[in-house]
Amino acid sequence: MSSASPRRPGRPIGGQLVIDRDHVLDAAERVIKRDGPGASLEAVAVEAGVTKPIVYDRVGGRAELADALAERLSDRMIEATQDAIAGETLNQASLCRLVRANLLSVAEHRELFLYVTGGNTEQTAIGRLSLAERSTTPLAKTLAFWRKSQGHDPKVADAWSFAIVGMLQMISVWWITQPERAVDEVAGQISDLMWNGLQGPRK
Amino acid sequence: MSSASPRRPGRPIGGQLVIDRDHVLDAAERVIKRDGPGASLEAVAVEAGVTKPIVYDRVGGRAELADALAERLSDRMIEATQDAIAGETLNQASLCRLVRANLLSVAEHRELFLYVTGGNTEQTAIGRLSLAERSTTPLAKTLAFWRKSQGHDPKVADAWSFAIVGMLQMISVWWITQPERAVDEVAGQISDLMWNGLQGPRK
DNA sequence: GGTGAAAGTTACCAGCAGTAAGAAACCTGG
DNA sequence: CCAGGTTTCTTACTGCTGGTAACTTTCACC
Repeated sequence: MSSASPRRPGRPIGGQLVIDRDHVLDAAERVIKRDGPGASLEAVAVEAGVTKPIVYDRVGGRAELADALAERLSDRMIEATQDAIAGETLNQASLCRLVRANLLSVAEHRELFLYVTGGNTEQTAIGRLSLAERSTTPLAKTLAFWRKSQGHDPKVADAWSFAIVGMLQMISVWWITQPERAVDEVAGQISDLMWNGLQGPRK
Repeated sequence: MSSASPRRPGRPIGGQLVIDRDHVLDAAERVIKRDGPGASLEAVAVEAGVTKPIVYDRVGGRAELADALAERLSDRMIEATQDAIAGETLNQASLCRLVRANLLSVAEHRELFLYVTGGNTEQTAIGRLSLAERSTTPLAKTLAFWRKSQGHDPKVADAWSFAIVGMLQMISVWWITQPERAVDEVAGQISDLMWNGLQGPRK
C-alpha cells in the first residue's frame, strides 16, 4: 500500500518530518500482527516506509521498541479492564468481568501480547517487569485501599498485585492456545480463585 | 580449563563419542550462568569443547536447547518443592514452605530461569507453556484430588494450576530483582493469597 | 549566495543460527 | 592386507539481523 517511492537520499522535498514515533510504532504493530513475534526491525522500517536508521532515531533499538509497545499494550488493556468494572465497587461479579475483559483483550492483540511478554532476548527480566509494573502500580493502590477499608493489613498489596498480574498473564497465554475453552468458564474459575484469596483468612 | 586441544577434523583417535547430550546441556548451563540469557550456541559449543554441528547433532537448534533446559530446570524445581512439603498434607504452613522453596530455587538458578522463561524469540508461547505444563500437570492432579476430598468441584484444577504457576513465575522474577525483600515475608504473603483462594467460597 | 542544521538513504560491520562438504579414524568383507 | 562404507568431527560457508558510520540532499537564516 505504501507508494513504491524510490526515495532518494537526502532531505525530502517537503522538509518536515512526517514519520514520527507513533507512526513507527503503528507499523511495528502491523508487522508483528502479520509476521508473528519474530518480526525484524528491517521489516518494521519497510512497513513504515522508511529505513532502519530512522527507526533507531525515532524509537531506539529492539529493547526500546519492545518497551514502547509494552507501554501501549498495557495502557490499552488497563483501559479495557477499567471499562469492564466501570467504577463499580469490587465484588465477585465485577472481578469476573475484569478477568473476562483481560482475556478478550489479550485475544484481540494476540501476537502483540506474545511479542511483548516473551520477546527480546536481552534484558528480558527488566522488560517483563516494566510491563507488569505498569499494571501492578495502579492495582496495588486499589488493593491497599480496599484491604484497609476491610480492616486488613494493606502491606500485602505489592506482592499480591504482581501475583495477580502473573496469574492473568499465564492464564491468558494458556487460554489463547485452547480455542475450545469458553471464555466465561475460565473467567469464572479464575475470579473464584482470586476473590476468595483476596478476602483474607476466615474468621 | 578444557585442554586447548586443536582438534583435527575427522574422527578422533579414541573413536567413541564422549560428549553426549548431557555434557552439552551442562555446558549450556555454565555459559548461561556466565553470559546471561543472551548466550549463543557458538559459546555453548566452545564451552563444551566441540563445534557447532555437534551441538546440533546432540540437542538440536536453539528452540530445542531451550526446551531441554526447561525440562531440566522444572524437574529440579519440582523436586525442590516436593522436598519442601515432604508428603505432608496440604495446609497453610506447608504451602508457605512450598512457595519459599520455589523462590529460593529460582534464585539459585537465576540466569537459567530467566533464559528459560523469556528466552527464545520464536515459538515463545509454546515454549513457555511446555515449561509451565510440566509443573501444572502434577499440580492439577493434586488439586483435583484435594478439591474432591473437600467436597468441591474438581473441574477448576486445570485453570487453577496454570494460574498458580503463573503467579509463582511472576513473583519469582519480581522478587529476584528486589534483594532487600525477605523471602519469608513474600512467601507468607503469597501463600496467604493462595490458601484462602484455594479453599473456595465461604459458606 | 553561502553555511550550518535537519532529515534520510546507502553501504557497511559483526555476530549468530543453521547447513553442506570434506577429512580422519574405525570397521568389515573378501 | 586393503578397499569401501560408516562413524565422528571440523572447516567453511550462506543468509539474515541488529546496529552504525558516512554520505547526500534540502531547508533556514544571515
